[in-house]
Amino acid sequence: MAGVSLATVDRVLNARQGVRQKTINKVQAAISELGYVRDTAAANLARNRTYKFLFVLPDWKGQFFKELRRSIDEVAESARYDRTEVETLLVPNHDHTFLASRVGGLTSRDIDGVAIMANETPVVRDAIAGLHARGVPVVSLVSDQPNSVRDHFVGIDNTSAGRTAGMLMGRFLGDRSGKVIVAVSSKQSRDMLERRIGFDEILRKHFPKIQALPSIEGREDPAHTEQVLRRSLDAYPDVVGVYSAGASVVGVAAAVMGHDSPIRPIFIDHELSDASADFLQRGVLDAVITQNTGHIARSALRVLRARCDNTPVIRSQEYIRIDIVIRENLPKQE
Amino acid sequence: MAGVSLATVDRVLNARQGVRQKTINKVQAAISELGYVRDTAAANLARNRTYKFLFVLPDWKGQFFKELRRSIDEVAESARYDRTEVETLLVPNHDHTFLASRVGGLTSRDIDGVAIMANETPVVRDAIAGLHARGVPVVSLVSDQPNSVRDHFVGIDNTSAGRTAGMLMGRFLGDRSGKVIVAVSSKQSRDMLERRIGFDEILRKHFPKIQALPSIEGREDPAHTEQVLRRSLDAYPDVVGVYSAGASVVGVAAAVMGHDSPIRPIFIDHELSDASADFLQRGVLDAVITQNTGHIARSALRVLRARCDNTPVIRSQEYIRIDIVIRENLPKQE
DNA sequence: CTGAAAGCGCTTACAG
DNA sequence: CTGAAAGCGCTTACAG
Repeated sequence: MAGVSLATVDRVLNARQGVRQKTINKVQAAISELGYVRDTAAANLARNRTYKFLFVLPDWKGQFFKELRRSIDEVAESARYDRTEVETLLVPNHDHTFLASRVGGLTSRDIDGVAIMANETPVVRDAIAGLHARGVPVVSLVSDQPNSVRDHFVGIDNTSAGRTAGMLMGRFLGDRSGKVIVAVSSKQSRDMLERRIGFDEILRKHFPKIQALPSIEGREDPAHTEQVLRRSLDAYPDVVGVYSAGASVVGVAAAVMGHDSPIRPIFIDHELSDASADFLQRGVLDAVITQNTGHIARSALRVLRARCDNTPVIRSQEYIRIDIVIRENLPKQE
Repeated sequence: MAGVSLATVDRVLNARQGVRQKTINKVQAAISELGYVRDTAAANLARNRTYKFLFVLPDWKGQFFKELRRSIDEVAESARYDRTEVETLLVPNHDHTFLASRVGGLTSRDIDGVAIMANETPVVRDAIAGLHARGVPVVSLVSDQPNSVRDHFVGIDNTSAGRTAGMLMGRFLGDRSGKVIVAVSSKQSRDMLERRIGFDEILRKHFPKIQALPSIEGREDPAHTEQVLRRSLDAYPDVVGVYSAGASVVGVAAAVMGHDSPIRPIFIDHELSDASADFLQRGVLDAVITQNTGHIARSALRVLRARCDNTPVIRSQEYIRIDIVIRENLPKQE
């Protein structure tokens, strides 16, 4: 229709150099007249393009990580049918040197994109900067790296998540007043800090009769978590609520169930898992604030892919929602 | 590797007739040894296969439908790059004869799959049966057609959604007792009935001090909804809550805001929209139970596609969650 | 029961 | 600056 060869159409489509403006115009006129849309599958086939992405995750044993890794494995499996290979690298607990040595040196010849979940440290930031400098797209996963040059963050706004927890805590307590125990895995973690900030903000503003206690650390260890929680429950007789912003749900639940009090405290947790679903069912846990791991894994892949292909990202599709789960809206089938 | 031609490999891959068992074995041995996965994109290209799907929706003007239609349009747009064409047919308000005449006669030569959203009636059921008989996959959307031969339902369990609303209503009311107004668009609608059943069940079981009034009908008309709601609010001085299981949020909110009462009633609504998000922001509305229209549209397409290709559906990916939205976890960007 | 050849819509050297 | 031809991984008639 434009009176040119396929090769020239290809040049125009891909905005390659060396085509006369007049020819470009002819081709583009034909394109819009025909309503032509290029078949990306055929294009990828001809290019013989394959994608290779790396997911870097901490080597944690929590339930949420099991879920996240399962979702990533699922995504990796279905990606195989789409000319893309997904590898996962588990970083030994907080060993950022390991991360830097294994990831920091990758170039665009080794890998087409990296998704990183790690606490924000200078070492991680440098690794991301290195990847970026060598043209490798990087997305941060679950925990943001706001001060790095990552291309995109796949996860929730933890301050809002904390606010959500605070509002539910306040409303579920109704007229009751007293203290709320706040448990985190580590006080260093940015995610925990942000959740805590949001939580406190809502209590201060809307529920001044409720007092949140200083955070206690569970150190990602169920037994230790249970122990420090028991101690806290014993120390304050007027505890009316427990907010676990990331501590082991099994440990916290054990302490709550083992504690003898006239009215069970309202218990709110983060990250839905088999364990927390069970506690919701049994009425030990009142609400879970969570994020969908399947959505996170798929979104990370779509964003990395879009960066490689230089195609736009649909923002609304990649927005990760803050999910509220109570017993009544617990997902039925899994 | 198997010592056969491409054509024979193709026969084995697609389980076509006329290959000796011995040859099949050789090919399959090679496949598993090589870890071969077929490139579906190349296969579709060679087949020159395109897909044509039809979305049938009621011609309603509610905010939720605007959202749903926007999501379907988005999906249709991105489907164009994937050799699939998506058309939308709007059925004039409850005109099931129109639906039957336009959809009932389609065959697998006309269309590769149909997604239907409609109230459950014999006419609709017959149309679905006809499509099914002629080999056209059908999914029901948002409103289920449990007594039809639809292949799949894309949407939430409305009884659980009603239970979720009931639990939030009860908990948000704390110790307050009194009456709750329940507003629906129509008492005929199965979705509304199911929500009501779930809502009542939870109140009866956990909050006996709260009494839900008989449903009032808003007829999908904001002005009429506001009017009947005002009447109800005036009639019962001890109203402590309003549950809108599908009535116009604008109408209900207008009545609630216009009513003079010492304590504002707890107001819970279904289906997030720009309007309900605004009411949440302003503190008029306390919670919205909703379902993600983007997920619904994409899921419908994936399921129809899987039916055509005879590939399995990943259940967990297609599960539509019952979302709870309060002011604090309202999606930020759109 | 099996294979050779053409073709799906694109891209990539290469030639001019 | 432009085009002819080969090729990406598969499927589809057709021939034997």
